[in-house]
Amino acid sequence: MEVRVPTPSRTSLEEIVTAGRTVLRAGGLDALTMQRVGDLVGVRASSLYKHVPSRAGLVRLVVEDVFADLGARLDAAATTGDPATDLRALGRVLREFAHEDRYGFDLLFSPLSQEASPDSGSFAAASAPILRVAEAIAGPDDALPAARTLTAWAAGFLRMELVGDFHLGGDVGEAFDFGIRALVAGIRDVRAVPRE
Amino acid sequence: MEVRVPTPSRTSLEEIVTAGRTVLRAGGLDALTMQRVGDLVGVRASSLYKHVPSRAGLVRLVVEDVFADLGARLDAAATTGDPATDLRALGRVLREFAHEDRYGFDLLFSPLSQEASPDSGSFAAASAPILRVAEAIAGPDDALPAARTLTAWAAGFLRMELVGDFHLGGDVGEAFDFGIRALVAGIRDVRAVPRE
DNA sequence: ACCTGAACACCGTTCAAGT
DNA sequence: ACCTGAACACCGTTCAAGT
Repeated sequence: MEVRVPTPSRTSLEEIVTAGRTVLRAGGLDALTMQRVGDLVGVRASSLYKHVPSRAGLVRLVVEDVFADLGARLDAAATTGDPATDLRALGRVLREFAHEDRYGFDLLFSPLSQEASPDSGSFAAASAPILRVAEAIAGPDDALPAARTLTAWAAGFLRMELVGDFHLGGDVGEAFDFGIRALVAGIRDVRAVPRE
Repeated sequence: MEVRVPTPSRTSLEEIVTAGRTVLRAGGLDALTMQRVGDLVGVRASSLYKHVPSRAGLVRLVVEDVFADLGARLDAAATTGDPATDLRALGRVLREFAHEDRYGFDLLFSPLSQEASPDSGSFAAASAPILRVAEAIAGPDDALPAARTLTAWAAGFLRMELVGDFHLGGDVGEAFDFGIRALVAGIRDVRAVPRE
C-alpha cells in the first residue's frame, strides 16, 4: 500500500517573522525584501507565499511584533507608583528602544498600506502604560488627551533625533529631559491657561 | 558652413521637481518613480538623468521644496507678537499643512538616505519662526530645548493623527489644543519642577 | 503539502545610437 | 546637448512542475 508523505515545512511563520525583524533592524524597511527573508530562513522567495499572503502581510506581522516588544518593556518600566518618576522611566525606555532599533521604532509611527497596518489593538496595548501614568497626572477626564500629548511628543522627539534634525547643537539628552519636565508641569496646569 | 544645432531641453529641473512634488502629494514616496515623473514632464525615465543625478537626488530636491513651502507659511503666520497667540497660529498652520499634503509633511521627518537628505539649512529655515516664539515664551537660555519640545510634539501628534493612531475616540482637534495649552504652561514653568 | 524555477510586470540606472 | 531604446540587475508575485 502506497503512502503519500507530504513534504514537511522547511520553515515556519514564526521563523519568517523573526527573520523579517532581523532584516528590518539591520537595514530598514527597504531592506525587508522577500528574497532577503527567504535567504535567511533557507527557502526561495516564492516559497514564502505558502506562509504569508504578501510582503505587506509580512510587514504587518513584523510591526505587530515590534509593538508587542515595546509594550512589554513599557509595562515593566512604570512600577513605582509616583507619576513623575514613572513617566521619566517610560521616557527612558522609549528612548532606549528607539536607539536600539531605530527602524523598528520608526515603523511604529509610519503610514503603511491598509494591508501592512497593524491591528489597532497593537497600538492600544503598547500605549496602555502611558495612559495609566497620564491618568495619574492629569486626572480621569484629561487622561486621554494627556496621554496623546505625551506619546506625540516622545514619538516626534525621538524621530527627530534619529533623523538628525537636532544639528543646531545643544545637549539632546538634556532637551529630552526638558521636554518631560515641561510636559509634567504643563499637563498639571492646563486648566490654568485660558482656552483662547 | 554647417551649424550644429544642439537639441534644446524638452523639460527643465524646475519642471521635474514640480512634477515630483505633484506625484508625491498624490501617492506618497513609493509613487515617486522616475517613470511616473518622466511621463508627467514628457520624457522617458532615462532622460531625467540629464537633469538629476539619481532618484535619491530628486527626492532631496522635492523634500527641500516642501521645507521651503512650509517655512514660508510659518513665517507668515506668527505676526501678532503675543507668544501664546502666535504659537497657536503656528500650530494651526502646521496642522493645515499636514492635512493638505500628508505625504510631504511625513517626508519632513522621515529617515532618508544620505543622498536624499535635505541640506541642513532647510530644516533650520523652516523652524526659525518656531524658535522665535519659543524664545519669547521660555527666554533665551531655554529657547532651543523649548523649540525642540514644541516641534517634536507637533510632528509626533500630526504624524499619529495621519497614521490613524487616534482610534480610541475623543476629539482630535481638542487634543491638539490641549497639547498646545499644556506646552505653553509647561515651558513657562519648567524651572519650578525639580530636576529629579 | 511544500518547494523550485520560469515567467511577468515593474523598478533604477547605464549607455550606445539617433537628432 | 538632449533624448530614446535596449540592456542589466533587482523587485513582488503567480503558477505549473517536481518531491
